[in-house]
Amino acid sequence: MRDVARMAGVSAQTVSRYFRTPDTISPENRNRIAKAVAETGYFPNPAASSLSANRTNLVGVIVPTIDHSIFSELVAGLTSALESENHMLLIAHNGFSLEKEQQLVERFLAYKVSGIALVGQLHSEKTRQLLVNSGTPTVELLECAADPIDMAVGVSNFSASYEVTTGLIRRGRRDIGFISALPEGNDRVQQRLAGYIAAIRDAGLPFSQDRIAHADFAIENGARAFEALHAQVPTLDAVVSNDILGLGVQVQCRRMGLSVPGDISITGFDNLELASILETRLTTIQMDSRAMGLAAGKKLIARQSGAPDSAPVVNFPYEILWRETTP
Amino acid sequence: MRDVARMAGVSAQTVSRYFRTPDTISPENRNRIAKAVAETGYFPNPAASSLSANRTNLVGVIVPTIDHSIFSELVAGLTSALESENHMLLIAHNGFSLEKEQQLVERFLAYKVSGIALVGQLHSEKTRQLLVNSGTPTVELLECAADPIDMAVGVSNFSASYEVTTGLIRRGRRDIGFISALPEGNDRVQQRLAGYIAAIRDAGLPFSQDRIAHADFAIENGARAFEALHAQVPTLDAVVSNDILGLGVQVQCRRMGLSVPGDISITGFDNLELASILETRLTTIQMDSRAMGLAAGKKLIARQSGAPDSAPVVNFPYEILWRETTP
DNA sequence: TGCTTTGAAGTTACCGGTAACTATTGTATT
DNA sequence: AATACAATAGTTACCGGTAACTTCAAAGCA
Repeated sequence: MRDVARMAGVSAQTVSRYFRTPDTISPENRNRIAKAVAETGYFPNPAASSLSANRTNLVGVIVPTIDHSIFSELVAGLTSALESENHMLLIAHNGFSLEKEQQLVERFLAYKVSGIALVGQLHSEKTRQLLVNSGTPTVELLECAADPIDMAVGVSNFSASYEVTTGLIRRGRRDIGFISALPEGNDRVQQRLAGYIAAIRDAGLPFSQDRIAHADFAIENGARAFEALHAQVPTLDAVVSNDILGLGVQVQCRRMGLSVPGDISITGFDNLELASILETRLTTIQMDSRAMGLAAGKKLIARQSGAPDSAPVVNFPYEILWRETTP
Repeated sequence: MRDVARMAGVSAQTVSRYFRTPDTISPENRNRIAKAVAETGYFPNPAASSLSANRTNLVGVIVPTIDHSIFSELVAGLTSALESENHMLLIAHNGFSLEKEQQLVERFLAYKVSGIALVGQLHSEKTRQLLVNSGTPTVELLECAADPIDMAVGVSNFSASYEVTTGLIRRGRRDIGFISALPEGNDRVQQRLAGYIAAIRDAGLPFSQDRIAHADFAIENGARAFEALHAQVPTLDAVVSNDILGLGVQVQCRRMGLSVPGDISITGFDNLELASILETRLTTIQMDSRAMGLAAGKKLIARQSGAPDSAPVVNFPYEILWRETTP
């Protein structure tokens, strides 16, 4: 920076102003500095900036796993929102462990990130405290049921699940199972399960724990989970699930000679492209992960000015796409 | 840090040593400092560290798009390798633009990242220069045909493609088409195309540009591309592609009443789970993206000691899984 | 015993920016 | 004309660590 300053015949501070508040320096100096910067290929050292100004242009995101399209779309949306603002994204994964999440939050805070994005609203108490006390802008993603730590951008998994279950009942289904990801540390799944149970109860239909199964994300796991469920409750006529596991259910029905949606109706969640490649396209719930990531990034940037967010909770819409796996 | 030092009754430098070279301080001081650190919840400021020591524990990765499972698995592998070494991952996407990639490399270098991971070996000349001149450990991923900038961890897309095409020929196919992603800025696709062409030429089979199509990643795009290809060359009896587009080809064959593999054989690439959900499972080429990301992360860490890598190019194995879409 | 070596800790200066303050000039206001 | 004020640029000190150097005591060795 001193080189650039000397070259342009100004002080270092003026060069600093050129980058941070260009409209507070005279046009002549602006041009001179611009020329010097172009010649030298100078780029301010973010570490020095950060140390001196006690602020960074880093945003941290913690996702359960990176290699799942829902989360990677969130991340894609975030980077898109941040790159235009000259921010960079630090990424980490916690494998659905709230303890790991807490450690990562601590590290992010040590980095003095200017924003943190988390998935879900279920966190350790310490995590909440750390974030609230640090005053770091925080956004929780994909769910918006509880009080946010700071801001939240998500959908109501409860009502989506309630609504799709009720839809199945209205379509004549009377014995509905539920297959989804493992519920530990995953409030989206917990909310969906709660929504399913509420709908079943409200309709006065049979409910039992052995109509419920959880499995890791993989098509084949969905197949196995349904096989087990069907063995326990042969009267099952529908399954509420997500796209990956639901596709497995569909595959398993084919193997077992059960007709879909005749014998078994299936609903998914996420509207992945693979939900509609079989002739019998999976009924699913669509939400726009990428748009949520984008919105979250914008909210984090906006909060940096220090102003409180006027709408800290954004309840994103979802849409139930009734297709061929339901009557 | 000064607080911790005072609390433990030592100098700040000793606290610094506690974190960086714990075995150079006495056990008593080590314990005292450990206690003080635990009490205060102190964590060294990475920005100050970086500024002073001219080194960071940041690694940058640039992928074409984040929301594609191949790339997100790479990223997952990278984070796994880095987190154990207390490094953090900066992520950015370039949308297959080499110019964008260059800008991102410039930014990463400004951050003084301790390592950079890129996809492919095709980069702008300036990008190469920047990386070589900066001396930053760099690893190129998913391809290892050319001289690496520094290190490379990938597969030979050329020979994988040559081999699968030759396999189709050996199985009696005589008019083979090629459908893949857009080749601009994507050397993996270019290598696969070259491998396909070489195999066709070596076998003396018909070759023409209108047997080749490129499309963005999406199942439906694969379907449309095949529709167009088949209209141009009705004698086509096989298509070399990737899993996403290949699945689209398969879907389109069903729509057009063409039997697979009877009328049309199809091969994919990547062995995504969705390649095996249809009754007719897609023949595909399997490689382990996550393992490559992991290996790349380890190599970057190892290079930080300054020692040159003894095996800068790692040619990962791949496996052709001959399944039901080929005879 | 005197000299060198080694290990552990402290001192000092500096990394490269920016906040806060001061200085200077030109313009608006009374 | 005198004062207030805004716009612009410069000066100084500091952010929180660490490299390089220095100090000191204990151990090794002739």
